[in-house]
Amino acid sequence: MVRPVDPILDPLNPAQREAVLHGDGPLLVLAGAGSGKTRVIVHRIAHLVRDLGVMPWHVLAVTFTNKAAGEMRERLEAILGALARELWVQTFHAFGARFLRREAARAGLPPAFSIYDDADQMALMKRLFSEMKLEDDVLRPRDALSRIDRWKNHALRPDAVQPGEHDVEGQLALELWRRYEKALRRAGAVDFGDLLTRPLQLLESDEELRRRWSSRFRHVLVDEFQDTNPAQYRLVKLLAGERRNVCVVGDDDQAIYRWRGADVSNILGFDADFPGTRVVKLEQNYRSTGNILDAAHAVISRAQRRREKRLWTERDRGAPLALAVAQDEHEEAQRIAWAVSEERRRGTLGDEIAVLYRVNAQSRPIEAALRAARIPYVIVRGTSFYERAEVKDAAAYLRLALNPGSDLDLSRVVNRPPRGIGERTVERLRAFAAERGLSLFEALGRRDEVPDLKAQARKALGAFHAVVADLHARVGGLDAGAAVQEAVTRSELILRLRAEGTDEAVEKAENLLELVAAAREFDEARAGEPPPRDPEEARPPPLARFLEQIALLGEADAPTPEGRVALMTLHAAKGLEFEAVIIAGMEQGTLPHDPPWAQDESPAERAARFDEERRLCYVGMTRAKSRLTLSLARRRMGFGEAGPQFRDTEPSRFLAEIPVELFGEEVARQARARSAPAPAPPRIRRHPGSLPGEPVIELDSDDGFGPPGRRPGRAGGPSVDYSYDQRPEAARPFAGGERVLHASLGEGVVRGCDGAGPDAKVTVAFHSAGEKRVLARFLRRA
DNA sequence: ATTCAACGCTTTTTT
DNA sequence: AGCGTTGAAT
Repeated sequence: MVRPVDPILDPLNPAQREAVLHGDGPLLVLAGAGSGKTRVIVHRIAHLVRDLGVMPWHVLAVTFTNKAAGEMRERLEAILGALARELWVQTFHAFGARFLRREAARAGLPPAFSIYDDADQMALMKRLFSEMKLEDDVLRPRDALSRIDRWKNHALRPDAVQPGEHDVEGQLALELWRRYEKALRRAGAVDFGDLLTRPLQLLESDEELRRRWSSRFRHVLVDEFQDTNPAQYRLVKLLAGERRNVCVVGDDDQAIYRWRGADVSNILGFDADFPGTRVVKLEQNYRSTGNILDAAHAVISRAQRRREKRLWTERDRGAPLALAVAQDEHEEAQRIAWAVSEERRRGTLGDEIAVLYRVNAQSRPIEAALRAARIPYVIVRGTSFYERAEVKDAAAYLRLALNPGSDLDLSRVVNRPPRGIGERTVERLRAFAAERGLSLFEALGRRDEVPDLKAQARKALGAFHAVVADLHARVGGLDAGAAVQEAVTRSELILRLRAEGTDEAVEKAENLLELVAAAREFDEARAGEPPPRDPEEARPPPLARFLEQIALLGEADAPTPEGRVALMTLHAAKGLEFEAVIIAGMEQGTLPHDPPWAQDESPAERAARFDEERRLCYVGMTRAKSRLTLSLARRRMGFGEAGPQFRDTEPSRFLAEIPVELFGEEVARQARARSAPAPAPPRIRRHPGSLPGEPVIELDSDDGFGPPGRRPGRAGGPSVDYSYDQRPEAARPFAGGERVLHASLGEGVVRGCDGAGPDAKVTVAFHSAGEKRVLARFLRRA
């Protein structure tokens, strides 16, 4: 009998199928790493639309990242075709922006409101500091912003915040928040947090609105649910409404954004908050070998608060994990470079290899070593095209054109390009504006009334005013491409950069042209869209939507250039997978990260943070499909009281938790030979915060960040001897004629060798550097 | 007004 | 070690 192939249901395993076929009512999918999480969401949506007749515009799927949203949309389009375009698939923030554009009037916002990114926020906060003549003795602008951010994550408003009587910092932050909000309102702008909190507040306070929006979505699906903050959670709850058709997918073991306001309780307590929730666990892993999964499980299973689950795979055990121990970060970098070239030698493509680290600063020596070994790499980083100064200048002109009241944008570009308007002049203008309660733009219009201005300054201000007023008058009706073109021309940004003539300036000018091209592309994409069916919807100018896209969309979509090894932080690696993964800095203090400024946290706070470091390690390990290398340096440059200094390191606790056998026979044999006392089995104890029925493993009672064994009576210790040198080179001496690789000197041929082991002196004829004597430990067979 | 140099200061993760 | 900010010089 031939059964027809169903592309939606056939490729699913039983658990996935259960999640996809689940009908109405709340659904919690606990999706372990590599278990087909996205597949479940995509196929569930496809099933709803194709088989259950749900209209695509009645489905809302929110993700955390643009990349995830894009991938989801793509896969849906492959299954559903044109129907997929009617679905609401986007990030939380993009949804918030879309909501606010539609409800701009109710939100008290101009239809073309701007979105301030964190650089804008910082600039605004610094402005407020200087206006209030604040030193940063009580609070730095950064601290104020992080408090405001925290408040917004919890969907609070200034009136709801009550700092203690003696909480000077809190009081000041609150006062700054009030002024900050006022400044935003005046500029016709919202910040990142507002994109969540303002829709939420509107929905909570306006019943009609709530009814309209919650009835609009028959099904709400949330990806990476463990990363939601309280505001997002409430928003989801409201949008799901009484229908409660909410499907959340996530993995509490991969919750790594607590510091950004994400609350694991959202996923841990979801079924308690939504009675009748069906819980589906996806535990079959399609990514990694057995060894990698076992190692990862050894690390994650010791987390304090988690929902029990264990990944399994049909793949075989695979290669043992590799361990690389270096003297310092430079040697570590060299070894990583070797490991990478070894990988490439066995045929692994560059872009199937990733080097992961906890903090960006770790990338520096690794980059140097890769460069020396001529291994092409990319740093997958946050700094995007849109963060470049010249692009931000152009964006500021554009936002100013839409909202001339944005003092922040005006201050940014008033003298860019230089047109003879100095700090003093701006200060006078500002004072005048403050006195009359005007925006800077309005003050500009009445520049003749501003006292103490030199004629030259007045003239320059007049010219600038004309530029902005002109852009303001014309830009609203233009397409985004034409508007951007107009702005970079009229402001003379491009002209002046070209006139400068330096390579740097020319590149900047080219970037601006690229911005124009991006805007044109945006217009073209928009031309293909159907007009909104909502006649009452406010129609913001295309430019506003283009700027919104700039603000919301980093360069996250930029695919890793082909063939290049990816270097990135552990955070950035979430959601990705690679054939081979190397995690650098497996040391106490680095992973788990324990920065000096976190020393005076409460024990509870430290415990929560340690757990998150553990999950971060787990996320990193589970990125690997076939080979996982863990690397550490026994000495590392750190920052002390008096600048940089060397510090001895302890191997990471997480490393010690991985069973030695997983590192292969050789390491296990050595460990046994050393006859280290067997580690004490972890004590099983119920943690006060754990949910009923969940066994919780408690480690020894120190907080996990310090060196192991510092408490009396702690048995065991690291079960792997970290002095063990895994490189086979250590054993076999180099012979004449062998081709070798040196991290900084490149390739060469061995001429002679004195002694054996890592300290042997080897004479090498390098292709580029000539004949040199180097220590064997710095060489690798090519 | 603009530019350049020295100083001091901070170091995490980012939709 | 690098960065941004501040201060002085042109």
